[in-house]
Amino acid sequence: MPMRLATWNVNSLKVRLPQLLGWLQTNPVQVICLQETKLVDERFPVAELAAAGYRAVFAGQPTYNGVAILWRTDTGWEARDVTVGNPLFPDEQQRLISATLGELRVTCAYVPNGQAVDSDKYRYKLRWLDALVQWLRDGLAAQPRLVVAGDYNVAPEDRDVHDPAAWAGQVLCSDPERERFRALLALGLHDAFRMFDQPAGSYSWWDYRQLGYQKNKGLRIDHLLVADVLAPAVRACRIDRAPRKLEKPSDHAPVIVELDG
DNA sequence: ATGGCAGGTACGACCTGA
Repeated sequence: MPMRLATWNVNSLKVRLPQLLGWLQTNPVQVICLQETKLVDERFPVAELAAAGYRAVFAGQPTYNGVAILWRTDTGWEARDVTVGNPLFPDEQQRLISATLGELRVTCAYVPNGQAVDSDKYRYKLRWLDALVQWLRDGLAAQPRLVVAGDYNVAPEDRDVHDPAAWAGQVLCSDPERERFRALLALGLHDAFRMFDQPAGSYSWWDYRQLGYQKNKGLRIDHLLVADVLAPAVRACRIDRAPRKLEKPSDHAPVIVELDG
């Protein structure tokens, strides 16, 4: 039976919970990774999600960041080997959580934004990505059935950018960031979205300002990377723009991958 | 060249995001 896994930067789970619950009703994915929950763990909506048929593991902090992995209760899965953060990169910012669900190892990542090339935040982003590559290399060897889902804050190629000339060298598009993304692929991970023909102008994020969505001035920065051993099972991958059209949307759209088995 | 929109914190701006 097909299995669906999604990733969505919700930009505040408190604000977006009704939209998430609505989306899960029409898109009953087995697993969804969330970023930018912006909730301390005490406020995580465990009961509301349970009522909607989902369980969750999560790692939050006040105001910023925060990640979670949700899975359908009717799968019968228990989350195993839950890991918060990267043991190779001690970090107060809650940007990474991993769990084994059924036969799948799932990592949910909220990669730092980087703010501006040559800023401290940018250097932190590159170090963070270097450490992720290093950690996933070992992780893949131990648990090859890996999916790394999240907001990478990297547009891997110019075709992932609405205006490549304007964005050239800027944060999210700079060569050092793209090199790190390619280093992830070189571990034996595949960008599920690019395993298929896709429409030109496919993006997962649009600026709230200047009618960014209406003009499709976007970037594709949310990705689902699947390991070599899983790649033959990938049936489809798409971005769902529907939630971006709602009132008070997240600036990101969910990305969904469908796997056999 | 700049700011524009949104969320959080906390009630007045400021930080961060992408």
